[in-house]
Amino acid sequence: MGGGGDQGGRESRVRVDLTAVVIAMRDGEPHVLTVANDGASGVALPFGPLQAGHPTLQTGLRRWVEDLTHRKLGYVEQLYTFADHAPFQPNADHGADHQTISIAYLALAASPEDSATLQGRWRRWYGFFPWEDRRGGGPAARAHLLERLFAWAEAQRDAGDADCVERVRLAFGADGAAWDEERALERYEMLYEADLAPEAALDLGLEPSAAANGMPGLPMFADHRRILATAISRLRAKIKYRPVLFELMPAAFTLTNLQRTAEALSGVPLHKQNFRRLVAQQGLVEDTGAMATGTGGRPAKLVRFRREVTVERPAPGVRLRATRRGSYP
Amino acid sequence: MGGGGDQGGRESRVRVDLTAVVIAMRDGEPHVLTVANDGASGVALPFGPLQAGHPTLQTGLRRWVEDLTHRKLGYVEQLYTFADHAPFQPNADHGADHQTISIAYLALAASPEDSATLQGRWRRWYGFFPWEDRRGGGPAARAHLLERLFAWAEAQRDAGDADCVERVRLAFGADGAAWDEERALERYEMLYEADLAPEAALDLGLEPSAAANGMPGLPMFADHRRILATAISRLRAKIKYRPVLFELMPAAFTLTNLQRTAEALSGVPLHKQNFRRLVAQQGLVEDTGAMATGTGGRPAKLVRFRREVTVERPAPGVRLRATRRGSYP
DNA sequence: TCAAAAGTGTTATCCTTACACCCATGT
DNA sequence: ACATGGGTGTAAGGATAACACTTTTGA
Repeated sequence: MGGGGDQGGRESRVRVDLTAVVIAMRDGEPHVLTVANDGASGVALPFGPLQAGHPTLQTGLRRWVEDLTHRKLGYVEQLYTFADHAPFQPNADHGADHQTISIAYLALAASPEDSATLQGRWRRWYGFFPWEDRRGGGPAARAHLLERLFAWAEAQRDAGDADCVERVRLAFGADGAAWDEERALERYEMLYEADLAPEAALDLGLEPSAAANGMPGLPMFADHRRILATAISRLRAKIKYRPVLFELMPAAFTLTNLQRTAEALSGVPLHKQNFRRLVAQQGLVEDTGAMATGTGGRPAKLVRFRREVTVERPAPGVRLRATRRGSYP
Repeated sequence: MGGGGDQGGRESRVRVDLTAVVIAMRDGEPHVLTVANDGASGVALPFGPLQAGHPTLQTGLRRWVEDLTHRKLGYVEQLYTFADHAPFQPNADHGADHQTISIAYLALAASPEDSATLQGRWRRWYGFFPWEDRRGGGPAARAHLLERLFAWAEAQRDAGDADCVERVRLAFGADGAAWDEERALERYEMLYEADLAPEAALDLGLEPSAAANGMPGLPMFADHRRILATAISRLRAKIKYRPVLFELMPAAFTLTNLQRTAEALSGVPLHKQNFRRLVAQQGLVEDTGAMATGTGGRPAKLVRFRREVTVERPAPGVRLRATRRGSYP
């Protein structure tokens, strides 16, 4: 065989891993499934060597994660295939002729109520990316982060990268620039570049405790935080044009529930009336007849997802748009 | 190590291939780089075993393809990672314990004027997907294709898949439904399911000559046509929100050139005035001062891409919208 | 002089955004 | 009564889609 030739180099052993980003809502917050890891950097995403015996990668991953979580997965999508995280990663398992490739998948699960039989642990995703949550307002810690980032960017500019300061400004919505919630991956990569992610410091050979000092967000094993950032970016983009949001909802929910979920995932506050109109207009939900019992005010209608829209409409999603002025009224 | 456990099965040898979809414009038509293949099904995309020795997959692929084409690549993006194409693929190289994984990349190259030193051959991409070109109008062959597709879909419906006919209608824009040029992959997969792609017939063990009889579009080696369909879908989506179109243009071009390129890639005719306004409004191009010499009518201004927009704007692209009424005036 | 392509001005329509307001329930 | 959250109507603004029209060259 051999149609195209080589990529210039000698052949080598390749290890192929599957890595899963499993997302579910708990208490109105997005959570990600993590597992304990023997290595130094505690928290990891579920991962393991690729196994044969499944017709496709996707079905293999689905079965594996369903075994892990003991619940049906609603939605599975391939995220990205990562090779070595960085050229200078001195990990023992990543020797010169033993490259590791990880094929990462995003999976959405319905809200887990009991985590009794679960292997692993659900963790709030904003624990890993506190700067990605722009609902609350509190720009206290954010100011500190931006200060350090701009210090790095100015050093880069002086070292020849003219646009670096501007790129930081745009990516982080600083100084009048608009915040784009979909650029979560870009932001993480900038922080990594600026040595503001402990993983980067670890890769450079520093001690974990020293490295994590003052760094924003919990670190993860290897490049798992980058994979999670990829998942967040993808999911935030996807809910706008595909009805994946409903894979994270219970069978019946109120419109406010739905809005809170969309807000929690995208990390920005949404405009109530417009959100409702868009959902109604697109025919994404239908009444169940039941009402939500006392949540503090007037009882809300319980609605359910209209499965038919998956066939009907070409690209139905929750087109969310952040309100310009601050957070909740 | 070992965080997540296995996916249930025994370990096996895995072969990892890189596959490249290299796109360039020639004579106003999008072309893809192909190589001759020793196997039965002639045409293939450039592919080869993954080699170690590059810091990232992306840089490795870039260097490899640049060697192959003898020109600089403008844009490289990972497309998807494919495992076995179908469960019933009886290919000799795909034994039970020798799975092949191919990581596919999309690359854009500037227009090649001389193909002298080239290893491989440029082929018009609509040769592989004639139904994806909706510029010309001529719905003659399309009607025949739709007829066969609907016959299959109705059989599926009778076999229990209730929505199948409706899915075909929506995917192919038949019977009043809107044509969505981005759904090229979905369309190819439907044709494959319906045994209207020769590859599907080959997988089932039929003879190539018999299989290709009356099938639309040139077949390709293994699942390469699926990979190309993935690339087309991705590229058609991308040009709307990222300025990748300009990677395929020469240094100076006219606005009509640009529009013809956008139309050729997306396969639909565009509205001239609105296209121009959008390009101008977003500041994507600037005058060079020179004029295009006689192309049959009034000479057009030559413009060039404003590289600055890559930094300036968060998501600049050519938002194209098909005109409702037919093709060119 | 005519065909062909470049380039401009203007209007109707839709979608988005935001405002203000009313409804129903628990305390 | 009033606080809290659910739910609706409507006007201002901007972006889009389409129209008709003028300009400049080559044959």
